[in-house]
Amino acid sequence: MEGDIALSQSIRRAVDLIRRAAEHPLSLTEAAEVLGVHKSTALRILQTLESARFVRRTGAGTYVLGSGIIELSELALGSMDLRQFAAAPLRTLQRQTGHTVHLAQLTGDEIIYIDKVDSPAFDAVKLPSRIGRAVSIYASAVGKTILAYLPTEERDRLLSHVVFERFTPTTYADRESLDAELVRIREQGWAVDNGEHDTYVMCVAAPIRDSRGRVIAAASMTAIEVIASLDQLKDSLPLLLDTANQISGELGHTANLG
Amino acid sequence: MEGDIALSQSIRRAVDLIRRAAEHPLSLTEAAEVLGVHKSTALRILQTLESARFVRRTGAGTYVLGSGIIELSELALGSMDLRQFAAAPLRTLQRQTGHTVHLAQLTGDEIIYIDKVDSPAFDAVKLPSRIGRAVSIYASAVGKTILAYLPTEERDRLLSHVVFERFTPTTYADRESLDAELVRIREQGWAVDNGEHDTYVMCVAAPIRDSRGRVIAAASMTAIEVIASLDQLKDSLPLLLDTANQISGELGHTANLG
DNA sequence: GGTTGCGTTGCATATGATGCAACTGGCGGC
DNA sequence: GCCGCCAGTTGCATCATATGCAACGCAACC
Repeated sequence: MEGDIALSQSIRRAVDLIRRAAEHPLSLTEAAEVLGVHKSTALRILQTLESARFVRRTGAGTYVLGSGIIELSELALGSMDLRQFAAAPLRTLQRQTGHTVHLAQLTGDEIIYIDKVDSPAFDAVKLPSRIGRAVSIYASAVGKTILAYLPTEERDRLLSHVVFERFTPTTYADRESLDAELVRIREQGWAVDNGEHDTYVMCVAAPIRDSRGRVIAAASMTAIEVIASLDQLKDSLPLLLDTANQISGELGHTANLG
Repeated sequence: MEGDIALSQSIRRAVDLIRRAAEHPLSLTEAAEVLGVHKSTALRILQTLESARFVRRTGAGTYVLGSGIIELSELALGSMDLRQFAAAPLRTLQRQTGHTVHLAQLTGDEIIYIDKVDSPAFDAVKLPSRIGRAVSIYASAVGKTILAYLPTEERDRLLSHVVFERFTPTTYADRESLDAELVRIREQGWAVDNGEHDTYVMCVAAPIRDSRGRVIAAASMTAIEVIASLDQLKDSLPLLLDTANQISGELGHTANLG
């Protein structure tokens, strides 16, 4: 109907149902309506997915996400050394500062969260971030941090795909102002997100380096404006930088700080 | 070829490729060989999966698991209250005891790990358990714990599916001996896995109750025989029981210990 | 006891997934 | 530099496969 029409119909339908089932339990009738197909068609798709444990049938007859998906995900995440090494330091940082802490990594052409430590307290405002989700490459502290330290040609390649969008008044929404910001980041060694994607969300981020000294990830602290202002975040900046350096160290980076 | 043949072919092929891609990077040719189909067929499947971010194309042209899967998984895990409440106590327990700690839950007809805290140290022997993976219902400490406290008809329903298999000499491989073991577990309030699935893997597990007092999950400590004997595990038992009770408390269970 | 709504099964059909063959492009050997 | 090889990609004709239909089972509700 729209878009590239070389893709497999039934697989797309299956993906669609998986996504829906992940959100809330899905009845067969609902599944059929969502896809705009006959119930028998939806049934066959769901049965196939069930046999793969991608969805699971509840006692009530509805379908929800199955453990097969979770298992695959852990297989992928578990194989990331970075995540292993970073887990403990990030949790310490969270406890010391009280801020929500994120770990993000360049994976292919996108920057995705690979770990997140929430404030244990009842946050009235839960951050919408989620492990596995891609984050804006130019309108986030972790994105800009990774971008800042990327080799030029790699950065150009990534940004050539990007269509800039001005999410908020502070967004760096064109290549020139973004490049200037990246220079600043390299000079000071850390990045700020001053509500550049969501007005109320402030972050600071610091680079994490592998054994060859290349920046492969970034750690960040986040605050909702009403809870902690950007200045408060900056108060905790030394701890963040320490944490990032510590993780780099675990990865084999021999720090030569200047 | 075998089994029920009402399932969608292309979706099963897609699932197969996702699984392979999760294990190691998959070239197009390899994908086609694995499925026994033409390369163009494999290409279309992979492109469809790529558009859903279930797989991702690397610079080298191979396909690996994509962030879409991870995102879905976190969505499912994140919605589990139990996991949230249990995270901190389990990590404390790990630090106090040094043992690998697991959290398992009855989900549909299977018991799956929903959290795991590894020993931070270099375990020469990594446990094969993984979040999302199903664990034996009758040959594991967490499985037997949950089974022991299930309402009779529910337990019968679950065990009616089961074909008992004697993994090791200590396995409770028939309904009678298992039932006797479950009685013991109820009497003492915790369970042991004395190498019943893998000769070298020892566990102790304790039940976790929800606000209505129903056992919905179990926490366990694991040891490889060479590192910590079962007796050593039992030394830490009071801490495990405390932890499980604490989690139950967070879930709203008002403990009446006897 | 009829009626409604949901899930399931068998079957005929045509749609959409498939394999083929031709094309591209990069790499290495000669 | 040329050639051949191998991996990936594209267009198209074919038919296997996913699909919709209609009939059925079943429970809940009036």
